[in-house]
Amino acid sequence: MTAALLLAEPEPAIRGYLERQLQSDGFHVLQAAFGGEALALAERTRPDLVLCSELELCARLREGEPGRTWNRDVPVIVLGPAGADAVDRVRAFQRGADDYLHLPLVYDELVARIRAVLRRAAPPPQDRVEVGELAIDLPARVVTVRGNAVHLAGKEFELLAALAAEPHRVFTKDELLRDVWGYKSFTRTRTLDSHVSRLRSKLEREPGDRFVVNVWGVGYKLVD
Amino acid sequence: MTAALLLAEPEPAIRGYLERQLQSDGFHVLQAAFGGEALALAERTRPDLVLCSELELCARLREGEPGRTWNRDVPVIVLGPAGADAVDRVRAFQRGADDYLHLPLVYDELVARIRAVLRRAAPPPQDRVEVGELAIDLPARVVTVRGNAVHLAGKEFELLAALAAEPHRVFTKDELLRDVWGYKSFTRTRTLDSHVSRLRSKLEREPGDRFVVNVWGVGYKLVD
DNA sequence: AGCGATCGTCGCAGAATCGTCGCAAAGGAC
DNA sequence: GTCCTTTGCGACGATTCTGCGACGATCGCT
Repeated sequence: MTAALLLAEPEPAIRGYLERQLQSDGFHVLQAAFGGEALALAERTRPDLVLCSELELCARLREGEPGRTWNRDVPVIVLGPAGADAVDRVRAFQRGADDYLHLPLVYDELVARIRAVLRRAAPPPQDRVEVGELAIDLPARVVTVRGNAVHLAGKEFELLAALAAEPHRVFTKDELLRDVWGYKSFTRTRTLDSHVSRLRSKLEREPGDRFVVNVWGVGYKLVD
Repeated sequence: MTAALLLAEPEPAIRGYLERQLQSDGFHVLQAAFGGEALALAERTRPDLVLCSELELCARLREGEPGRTWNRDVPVIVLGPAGADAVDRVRAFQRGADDYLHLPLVYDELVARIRAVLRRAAPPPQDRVEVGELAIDLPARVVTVRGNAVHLAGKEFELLAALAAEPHRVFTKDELLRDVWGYKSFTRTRTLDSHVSRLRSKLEREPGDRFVVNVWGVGYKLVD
């Protein structure tokens, strides 16, 4: 499960450098040049962590708007300007930053901080997930509905597992395409829909069953 | 297999901090403010490990009372006060502590020690594994199906033993090639498949038997 | 109601993977 | 050296998966 980072940094040189480095360390990296773009991207793609140099953005992520609980809790690491002092640091934490670094960056330290923040934010890994009548055994890759084992193909299982990571939460299509398929660009594709259809036809044998629910214009969620 | 820790620490600030941190690292954490409470909780919940700052508690856990053999062997890590010296350390081990740290804590070190103690206390590796009709005697390298001994070649046995380390869990092909063959690169090879085929033909004499199951695009697992 | 965007489902063809067979090289026992 | 077992791997056919286009249904908005 490679983590997805949103890199909101106005300076192209720094942004480009960090993107290359972080990608080679196995992260998914999305770039945004300014705060507004970053907010929109965060909403669509739901990164696991945001790296930003504007305190403003950090605060706006924390605020949350009516009807949008998303992103409220996304971990944020703030990259302060060179020569930043203790006051900036405190200010960043007051705005809800999870960690603070200032330029010049020691890259290895940045990665260490990213990993630490991700670890802190990650839910403890589960071997088994149950959602209503549905039970998923991750290590064995076995899915049962009302006790009956259901055979799922690879991608179907991964899709279900991704949704089951947080039942009831809506996952955007972009997010699922990233987590399950590793897609980086959001080309319009019907692949996800096809797989949802197949997944449903295998899980929802009885009429009235509906485990995988579509949220119009957004994505899918797992319910009971 | 998340370990359950009992955290017996009178100081609320330290207790709260440790609880949050340890929980985010995937441990089950139970709190107790003082020794008596801790003893009662330990008796009820049988944690996998006790963290405490009172030597007294450590000793009482070790004593055991008539009719209560529990907790006698539970691993204990003692957190000594700031400025503790070698004498405190020795005293702690005399009272039966498995490890000793003193404040100020380096959190990562604490986690490392917890993991080390848990590992040390873990049940010794199994000599014998049974999965359904299949029995594997590791030291003797003997495999029986429904009581009939089956002769397996070296690699076949090692492959079976690797799968039997965690029955039902799916092992990826890369994982098996690494564990059994020591391969480091993921070159595409049919070696593993060949051996699975041979292993099956020896284990699964009766039609309908299926001990080694393929998971498409992932790897193999052992089932009953 | 009308319109554009999105979604559910079907079917297919190419790609990827798997089970098995057979061979040749390597290794051991005698 | 000879015989036998083990082992890695290529080849073949069979199976399974998967991405995507097509078509109609549905949704949200005006």
